[in-house]
Amino acid sequence: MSENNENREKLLECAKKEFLEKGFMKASLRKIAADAGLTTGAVYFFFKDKSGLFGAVIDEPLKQLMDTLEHHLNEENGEDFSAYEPRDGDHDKMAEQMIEVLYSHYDEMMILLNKAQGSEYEGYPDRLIGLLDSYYYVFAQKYADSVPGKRVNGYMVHWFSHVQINAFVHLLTHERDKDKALKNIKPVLDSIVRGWLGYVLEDDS
Amino acid sequence: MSENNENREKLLECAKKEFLEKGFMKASLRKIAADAGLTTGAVYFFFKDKSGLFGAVIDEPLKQLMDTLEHHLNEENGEDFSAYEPRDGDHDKMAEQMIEVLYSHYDEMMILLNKAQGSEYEGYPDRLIGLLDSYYYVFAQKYADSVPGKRVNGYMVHWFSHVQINAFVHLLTHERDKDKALKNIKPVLDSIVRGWLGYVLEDDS
Amino acid sequence: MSENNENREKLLECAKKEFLEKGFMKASLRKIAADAGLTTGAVYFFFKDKSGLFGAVIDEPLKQLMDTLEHHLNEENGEDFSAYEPRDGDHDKMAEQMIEVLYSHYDEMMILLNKAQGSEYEGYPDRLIGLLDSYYYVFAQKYADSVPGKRVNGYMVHWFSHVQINAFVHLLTHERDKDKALKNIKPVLDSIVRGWLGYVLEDDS
Amino acid sequence: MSENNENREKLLECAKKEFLEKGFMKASLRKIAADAGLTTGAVYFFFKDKSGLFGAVIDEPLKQLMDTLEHHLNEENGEDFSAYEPRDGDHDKMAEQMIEVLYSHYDEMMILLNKAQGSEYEGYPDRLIGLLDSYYYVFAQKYADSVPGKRVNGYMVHWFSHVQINAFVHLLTHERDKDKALKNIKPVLDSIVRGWLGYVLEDDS
DNA sequence: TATGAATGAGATTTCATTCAT
DNA sequence: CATGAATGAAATCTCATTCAT
Repeated sequence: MSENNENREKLLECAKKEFLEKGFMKASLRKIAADAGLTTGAVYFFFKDKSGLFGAVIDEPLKQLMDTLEHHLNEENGEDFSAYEPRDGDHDKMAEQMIEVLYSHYDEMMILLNKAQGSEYEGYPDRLIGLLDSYYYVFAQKYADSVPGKRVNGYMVHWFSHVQINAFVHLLTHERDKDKALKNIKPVLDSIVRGWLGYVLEDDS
Repeated sequence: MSENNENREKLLECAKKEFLEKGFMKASLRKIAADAGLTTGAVYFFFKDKSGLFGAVIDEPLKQLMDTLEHHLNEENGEDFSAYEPRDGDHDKMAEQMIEVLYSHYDEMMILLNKAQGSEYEGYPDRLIGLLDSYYYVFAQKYADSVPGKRVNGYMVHWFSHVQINAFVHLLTHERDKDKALKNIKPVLDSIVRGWLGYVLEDDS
Repeated sequence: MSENNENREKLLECAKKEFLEKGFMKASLRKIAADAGLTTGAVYFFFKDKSGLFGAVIDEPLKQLMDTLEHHLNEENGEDFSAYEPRDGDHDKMAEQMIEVLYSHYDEMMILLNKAQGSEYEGYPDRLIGLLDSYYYVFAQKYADSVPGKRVNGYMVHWFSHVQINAFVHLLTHERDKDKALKNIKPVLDSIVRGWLGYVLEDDS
Repeated sequence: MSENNENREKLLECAKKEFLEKGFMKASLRKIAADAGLTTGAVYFFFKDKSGLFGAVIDEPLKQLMDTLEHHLNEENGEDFSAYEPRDGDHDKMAEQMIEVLYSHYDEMMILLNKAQGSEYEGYPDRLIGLLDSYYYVFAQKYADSVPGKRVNGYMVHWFSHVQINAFVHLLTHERDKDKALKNIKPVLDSIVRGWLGYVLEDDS
């Protein structure tokens, strides 16, 4: 039971390639099975269906991604905002961790974030954005409380969550090299942080 | 004679709904034709094939979008950069025009930008980004020339192009109301402009 | 009524090209009409249907072919066989006439003889062969009567009819030039005549 | 396990009937599958596509035909021409072998030679003719060398190749009984051999 | 564990043909 | 005389899925 069957791995491997290449919808189970030297029936022994196979491919990496994200969010949440003074480089550690998890499962992350159309994971970045949203909204509220005459601009909170997630998706899509990725992401995150401070509040009219 | 349009329009209308709902790939010609009270054959009288139908749905709006974008880009390009002093609200007119064209063909734009997977228009936002890219890179070069010890950070140029296009796609996706859209987009663009100035250059090492 | 409409001719001309190129079955009425600058409906004004159009294309040439063939057959039939002494060149006049009619409507003849599959004229060469058959069988009978201990070999009569028709079909297919065709056909016919004399009878056992 | 063949055979059998009756082009996969008590999908399990099915029907017989033909040609090629003295009956063994292979797969041969229009085997007889052509041309050259003042008439070589192949196609088409076929083919081949000697050369002017 | 066979529903596309205007 | 519109039937093919063995 706990013995990961060799063929299961083979299937997973070939599925990864196929999903990456064609996307969930256009991926062919037949081809995946054939590439693995098996038949479609075998796929249905190991996985419930096409969706199940897709899920299995991205499962582990997905969990790691969520863990990293949530861990980061919880930590940030614990910060004493009144003491917060934004500086470039603030998010270095978070960036490193994200890139670590993203690039150590590059293919799977590409699949999850860019090739899931038609699957139940379609629009997964939006779910991540939603997650950030809820955290950042609370954060923004505290911020607003400390600045008289201002209130939270909900759309901007959402937008910054969007941009932040997108920063990583964009990076993943455009820079395959992990080290270069790390170098590229820094100014991006810095610019987001600065923008956040300046534009997440609006006049309380 | 001139009323032959009736069924063609019906087809176009039903296609719009179907593409919007299911995306290009999963959209069914059968269903489109049936919804219009016609047979699939009729589709092939009016349009070359599925792609042709898709193209016909988005053709006009697409042209308007490109015109607006290019017009805006050319104008910006003519600016004397040395005299440029960024201020919030700088892009108000451009924003208004973009939102005008985007929201006066809301469904079509959603289809073009979010539902084209599998069609020849797949990844259209990326093409727009590429367009901005080339303009902004030149712009950034001029900027770099005026600031000693700095050079253009290519990745950031691309990133800001990406964010700018995304600002509108995001807006379209999350805010159906045109007036609210206009209100929402402004701080977004402002934040982008500020970010641009601050982060598009890097140390010339 | 007797005014051959211009468009009818255009249709006929384009149909000829299309049939020649694709054969009856794969020929597209739409393309024919479009090539003629008309619509499919027009085809149905001038002709009953696809078959009717095909028939109209080959009608005249077909009649000429049949006339020539029958005329030749009747003449040959009238010969006093007892006085017959085969010599090379015997069929020169007939060959000339056949090639005349075949090559003065080259395209139509190609269509009739090689591109009619799927139409009511499919296997037209076989009908011509049948025609020759019936004439030659009578001829062979008379011949057999003049040679004691011999009788007609029906299969060989049929075979020689087949070869004779085939000689022209083959020629048409392999030699576009009329003069060269005439030169080529002569030894072919000579060899057939010789073969006829020698092999059309079998021992009367 | 080895009995999977059952339905495959049924499919092949029904395909044979359909191809024979309608020809490749007009044959319906739907009908073939239905006749076999299966769905069209089943066809695509066993065969790549319509062409693949057609190929499978004629594959074996085709190979046998080619083997026989090539074997015969190679043997003939080895003959010492200077010692050659044509006699009726010379080709008896070859005729027997050809008829054997032709009639032991009668339907398949009919399909290959008469019903392949639209498939990749369209015009197969012409390919056989081409094969003979190349052999006989060499043969004719040697012959010409031994007769002063004569040269090869290329058209006649081609014509006799054509007639020879046609002799068998014609036979197949007109005589279903194998024994009668054998009887019929002999004088045909004899007449061809005689014709060959007499007409394959022309005056060297 | 995995195969091989088969289903069934669906997809897009093509075409001759019809007919009101 | 000809069009433009539309039909309807058929065509080939693809695929995820199932299931007995």
